[in-house]
Order: sequence, then C-alpha cells, then structure tokens
Amino acid sequence: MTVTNSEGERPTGRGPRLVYLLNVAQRRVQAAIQGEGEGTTAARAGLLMAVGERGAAMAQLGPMLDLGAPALSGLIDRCMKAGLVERRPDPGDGRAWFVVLTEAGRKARVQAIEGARALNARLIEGFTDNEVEAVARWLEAVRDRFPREKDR
Amino acid sequence: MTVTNSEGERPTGRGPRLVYLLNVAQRRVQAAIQGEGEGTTAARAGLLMAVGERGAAMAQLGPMLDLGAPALSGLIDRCMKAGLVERRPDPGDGRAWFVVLTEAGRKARVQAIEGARALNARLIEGFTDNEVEAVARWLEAVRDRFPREKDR
DNA sequence: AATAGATAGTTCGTATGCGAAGTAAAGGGG
DNA sequence: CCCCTTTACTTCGCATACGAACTATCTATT
Repeated sequence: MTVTNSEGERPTGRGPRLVYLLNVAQRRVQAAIQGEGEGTTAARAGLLMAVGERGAAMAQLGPMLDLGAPALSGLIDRCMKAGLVERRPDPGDGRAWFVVLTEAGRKARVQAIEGARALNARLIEGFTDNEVEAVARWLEAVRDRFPREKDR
Repeated sequence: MTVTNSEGERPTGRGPRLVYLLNVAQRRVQAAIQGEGEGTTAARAGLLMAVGERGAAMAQLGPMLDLGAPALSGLIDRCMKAGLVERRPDPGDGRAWFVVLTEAGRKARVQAIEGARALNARLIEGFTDNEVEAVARWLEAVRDRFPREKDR
C-alpha cells in the first residue's frame, strides 16, 4: 500500500503534495533509466542524444540539457572516461570545445533513443492526450516560473 | 525564448519530452526552495515537516520521504550538523532511533511549512483543479509504475 | 539457550547538479 | 597595440541520492 501519512504529518502538510511527488517521480524515472542498459544513466543518455551524430558545441549542450557549465563539464568527463564521447578543440575559438561521439557512443545513443521511446510510451500509458498535454504544460510552466539565476 | 532544438536533436527525439521536462522542473523547484530561506533546502524542509513536533522514528521517515536508509542517514547527519534535529535512542529497540527537532528545528519547520504553502500556490497558479488533479495523478502513476527495487 | 534470519542504521564509493572562484581566450574601446 | 570586460570552461566544495557491504540488534526456530 502507498504511504499516505494519515496522521497529518505529510511532507507538505496538505494537498496534492506536488513538490514531493515531483521529486519522487523524477527519481523513479531516473532509476528506471539506470536499470535499462548497463552503463546507461539518464544524464548520459541525454548527453548522447543531445550531442547527436554530428557532434555539438559544449556551449550548445548546456541550454539543450538545461545544465550549468560545471555539471556539463563533469558529465562529459564521466562520459569520456566511459569511452562514449571525445572532446575536440574548436579551431575557430580557443575557448570552445566540440563534443563528438565515439563508436561506442554511437551505439549507446541508438539504445538510448530506443529506451527513451519505450519509456515515454510507458509514461503516457493510461492517460489521454489532453491529460498528457496538461502535464507537459504544467512541467513547462514550472520550468518557466522558476528560471535559473543566470537567465533571470 | 525557450530552447526548442529545432534541428531534431532534442533530448528525447520527439514528443513532449516528459522525461526531460520532469527532470528540469524538479531541479528548478528544488533550487527555488533553496533560494527561499538561508540554510533551507528541499530535502531538509521535507525532513523537518516529516519529523513533526513530536518527532518520528527513522524507520517511519524513510517511507514518508521516499528515501533509502543511506540517504536518510546522511540527511539527518547534515541536519544535525546544522543544529536542526537530534537523534534519540529508542528505549525499546537497540537498533532504532528517533529523530526530534531542536528549538532551531522547530522554527525552521514553521518556515518550511509556510514556504511549502506559498510554493504550492505558485505551482498550481493558472491551472484548473482538474488539471492539477491530472498532474498529481500522473506523478503518482509514475511513482507507482517504477517502484523501488526493494518494494518490487 | 543456541543459531539462523530478518531488521535498523551506518559507511563507502559513485553519479548528479549547484554556486563560487579561477583560467584562458575573444572582443571592444582608447 | 594595450587594457578591460565578456565568454567558455574547469576546478572545488557541498548537497543529494543510490546500491553494495557492514554492524548491531531483535526474532523465530529448533
């Protein structure tokens, strides 16, 4: 049975506990992605998909994945260590770097896309298009109502 | 303008990108809570609220907050270091511990509840009850469709 | 009572992400 | 051409959470 905290000591005190549910749902999805492939993680899958077959500039990847520079830098480090991507200097800008997939990264990317498709299907199962649309709209509203410091 | 990745290299490849949005929204809310009070963080506020005025057993807190034992242990450590809570041995069970609020913890809890109320209001603003209900139902479905390993 | 098994927490290593601060290259006056 | 600001990343310390493995205690079974 689900934990309902019937004694009135719920995390938020009342209501649908959206903050709590949002947190839990996100962690469960993250864990589900981990469980899929071997070395796959949600963050790495996202990077692989964002990088794409043709590679991408780091400066582009941050906004794409909604990651700050330090998080992106570390993620790329770990993906490099895992042999999924490589850094290439930007010949036109000494500060900038491209990220390109390795052969293993290309294979992992295909799997990641496949996994994302399956996961998405499982996430919308049992909900009407209207409901899914409302959920997506709500998530986007949350994102837009709480912008990152830098973007504000 | 929002990043739309118009070249077809979106994180999920197509669709509403629910996984991505869920992740972003959760991080934004978390950051928003951080920004509220001084030492406040989402996890700590959750703990303070779950512990409650009368304190709670660690074994209860895990399910309440949907945290595993290691995460809860560390969270309590940090909250102890911050002077918000204390551990008390369970007289009836040498393995078990109670967590109780300190005076500072009680004050922080009141603020946390206040912040949670305000945050919740901001989260549902502009959405109908039906939409909010659909969102909550979806988040719960996600949670229930991807149970923790242990609970499965 | 002795022992096997379950339960409650802790510790450790890893992944993820953030903000603050540092480094290096690019750009824009003067 | 030099200096100052901006931009692109990196590094560092911290918070959060997970799984694996460990310790200590309790429970049930024999």
